[in-house]
Amino acid sequence: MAGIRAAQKEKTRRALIQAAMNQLSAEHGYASLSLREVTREAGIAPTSFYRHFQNMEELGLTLVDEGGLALRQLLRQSRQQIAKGGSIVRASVTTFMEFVANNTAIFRLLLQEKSGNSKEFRLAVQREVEHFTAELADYLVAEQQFPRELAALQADAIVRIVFSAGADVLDASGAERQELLEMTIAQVRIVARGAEATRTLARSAKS
Amino acid sequence: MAGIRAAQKEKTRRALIQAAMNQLSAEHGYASLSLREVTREAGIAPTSFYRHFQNMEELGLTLVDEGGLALRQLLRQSRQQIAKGGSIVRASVTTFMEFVANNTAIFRLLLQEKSGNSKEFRLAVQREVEHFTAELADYLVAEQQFPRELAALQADAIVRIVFSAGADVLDASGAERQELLEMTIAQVRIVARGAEATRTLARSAKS
DNA sequence: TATGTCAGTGAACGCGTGTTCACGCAATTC
DNA sequence: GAATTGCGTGAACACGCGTTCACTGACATA
Repeated sequence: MAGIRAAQKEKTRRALIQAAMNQLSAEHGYASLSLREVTREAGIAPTSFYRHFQNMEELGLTLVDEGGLALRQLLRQSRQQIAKGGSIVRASVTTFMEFVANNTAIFRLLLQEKSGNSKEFRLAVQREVEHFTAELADYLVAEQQFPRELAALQADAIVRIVFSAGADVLDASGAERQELLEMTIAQVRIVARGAEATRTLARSAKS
Repeated sequence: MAGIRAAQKEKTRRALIQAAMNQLSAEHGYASLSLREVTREAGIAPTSFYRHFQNMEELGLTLVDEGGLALRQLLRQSRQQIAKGGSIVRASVTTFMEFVANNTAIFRLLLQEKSGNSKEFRLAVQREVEHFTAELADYLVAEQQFPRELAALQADAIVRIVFSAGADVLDASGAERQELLEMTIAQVRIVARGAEATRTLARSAKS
């Protein structure tokens, strides 16, 4: 009843997930990841894989879930730090870019599967991104009193810009990353100003 | 000397390219495209492939080039729309979205290889996108008298938003596409307003 | 007309793959 | 202590793959 068996199973499961992560790189994506490779890296027999996942697809979806979770936790954390003052935009974008730089494999996975060849994967990633966008929109409504619709539009635009820039970060050198960061911050501010102008515009049209 | 031989070769080459295009779909991307599949679809022996391309990679880069070509045609088409007058933003974004809807395979290829596992591919796609951005920035400088730097920032943001929305179009139904189109138009206008506000801001800061 | 070139071919190769199966053996249950 | 459960295993399978090779036959050249 000690559950030593269940613990062993979980350990092996983690080993499989970690092995898959380790194999992901710029040259070798999830698509070209084989069951045998993963089990080899994890140090177990190929057949044992099926004790933990039905498919490579199931493993992949687990990876996507883990990636999305990590990203969201990080950003929530960064938003809390903002409450203390300082530039919201700068802090958030910087945090995001750091995440990308430090979790290359995960972000690359999300990015690739966003436009990958499995519908289920695409939906899973899209869900994560939408989750992301919704949190930002909520923030804009609550803290900056934007009307719901405009907040959604603005949040969607910002997320699109930031994720796209994040993708470019993957291939960029240190200096290029810095430049990309500054550009992205400037662009998010442009969007914010545009949303502000749009709000003012809508107000004066109403009266 | 009639070159009937060269003509035949070119014809087969085109058949290979076309065969590869045909095999590309939402479920079956370039990465999971095999030499044998392509030659089967093209109706030639697997070994004949090597008379035309050294690698699958070489074929792939050819496909990307074709995609880039199509994209540039799109730009020209877009410019013609603008010349007719009317809303520049609406016309341009609509044209782009129509392109995506009508050239699903090509756009999906560009999208996937933008974050794919071959550096050469990524660079090739990036070059095409940069061309796109530069073209838009030039327009903003010439027609709307934006300073170079702000125009570049704005163009980059717009391209990121539009390409990202284009990616979502691939999986969207007709109604969703319409909604996505309107959202994107609104977002591009927000960016334009934000850039305008930024320009004004910079001016008043100078004086 | 004789000679050379070269796109297309079919057989054959070795390789890595996903998946099946029956089995061993330790943890668990009764 | 006996019976059961279930994770991990190694052998075996059929399959599709990229690539090689020597060869054919229509076109090109001179």
